[in-house]
Amino acid sequence: MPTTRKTDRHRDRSTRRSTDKTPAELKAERQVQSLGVDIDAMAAVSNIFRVANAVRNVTERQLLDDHHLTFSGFTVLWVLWIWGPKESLALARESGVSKSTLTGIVKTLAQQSLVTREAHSTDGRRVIVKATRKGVATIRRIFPAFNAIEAQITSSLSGGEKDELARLLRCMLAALEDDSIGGHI
Amino acid sequence: MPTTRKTDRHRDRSTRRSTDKTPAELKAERQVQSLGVDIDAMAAVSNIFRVANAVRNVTERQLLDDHHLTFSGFTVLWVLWIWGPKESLALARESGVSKSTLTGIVKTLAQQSLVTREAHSTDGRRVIVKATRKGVATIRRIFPAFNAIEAQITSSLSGGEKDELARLLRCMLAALEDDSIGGHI
DNA sequence: GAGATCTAGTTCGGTACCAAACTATCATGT
DNA sequence: ACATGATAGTTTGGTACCGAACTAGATCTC
Repeated sequence: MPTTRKTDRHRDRSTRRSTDKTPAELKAERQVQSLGVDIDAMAAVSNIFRVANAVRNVTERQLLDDHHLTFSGFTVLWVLWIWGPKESLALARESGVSKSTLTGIVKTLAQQSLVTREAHSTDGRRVIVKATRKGVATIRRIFPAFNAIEAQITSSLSGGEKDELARLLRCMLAALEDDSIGGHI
Repeated sequence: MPTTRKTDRHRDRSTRRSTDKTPAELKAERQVQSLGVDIDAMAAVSNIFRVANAVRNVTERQLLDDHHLTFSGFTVLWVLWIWGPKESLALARESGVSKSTLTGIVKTLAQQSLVTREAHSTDGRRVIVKATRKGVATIRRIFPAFNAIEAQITSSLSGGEKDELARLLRCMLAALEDDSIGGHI
C-alpha cells in the first residue's frame, strides 16, 4: 500500500478535495525532494502546526478576547478547574509551559482575581495555585463555548476519525516522552 | 460504532497502551461530563496542542538553539527557501503569524544576515523579503536535521498512519478556513 | 488633480515564552 | 549544627506574538 494517493482520474485536474495536499505542500515537497527527506513525516508535522496556530487564533478572536483571557491563561485556568489547587511545577507541566512562563501567566491571572497563590503548609518553597470563585465561574461559563468551537472545527470529521486523530497524536506523544528523543517534555 | 473503545479485558487494568487515553485525559472527561460537551472534539484538539508544544520544544532544544534560530525564525526562513523572495503579507500568512509579528521576526533574521528586505520595483509600500546566500546555506544544512527529528517523532506511526494524520488535519484546516468559523486565518 | 479612501508595513503596549541565573528553603551527611 | 547539595519558584534578558494605532504610498472620485 503506497503512502501517496493517486489523484482521482474522473475529477478535473484543477480542483482539489479538502483532504488533498495543498499547492503549498506540493511545492514544498518538490523543493526538498532531492534531499532524501521523509515527506510523510514533514506533512504530518507541518499540518499539526498549521492547525494548532489556526485553532489558537480563532478561539482567541472569537471567544477569549471577549473575556480578557489569553489562550495560555485559559489553559492554566482550565487545568486548575479540572485538577483543583495545584503546585506550580505540576501546573506548568500540565499546561505545557516552562515554570518561568507559568510565573508570568499566574501573575496575570492573579491580577484579574481569577487565581490565588497560597503557601504550602509544610514546605516554604512551594506555592499552591488555586482558582478563585470568580475563576471557577469564568471557566465554567467559557468552557462550553470553547468546546463548541472545538466541535465546529472538527465537525467535518466523523466520531471515529476524531478518535483516530487523537490516537495517532497520543502515539506521537509517547514517542516524544521517550528519552531517546527529547528527554522529559 | 461507538466512539469510545472498551478496555481490552485481557490486559491488566493498571497498564496503559501508548494510544489509550492518559489519566489526565480521563480525569478531564469525568470533570466535564455533566456539561454535555463533545468529548471526541476535546480529545482531538487538546492532543494537537500537546504535540505541537512538545515538537516545538524538542526541535528548539535539540537543533535550533545550536544555530541561534527560534522556531519562528526557522519557519520563515524555510518558507523563503521553498518559495523564493516573497512579500511580507504573503510571507506572514504562509508562516502562520500576523504581519506585525513578521516584522519582528524578519528584523531578527536580518540582524543575523539570514534575510534582506528589498523595495518593490513599482510599489513603494511593499517590501520583498529574501533569504541571503548565508540564509539559504543555513536552511539547507538545518532542514535535513529537522526532518530527521520529524521522522523520529513519527516513527511509531506507519506510512499510512502519517498520511491519514495529515489528511485528518487538512480536513480541519478546510473547516477553519471556512468563513462560518474563523474568517480568514 | 486634490481630496478621500484604501492598502502595506511599522510601531506600540501588553502578554507569553524560554533558558540561565538567582533566591529561598529544605534535606543530608558528618 | 553546619556546610553541602538539592529543589521550588522568581527574576532577567531576549524573542515572539497579537491587535490597534500610525505612517506613507497607491488608487479612486468627481
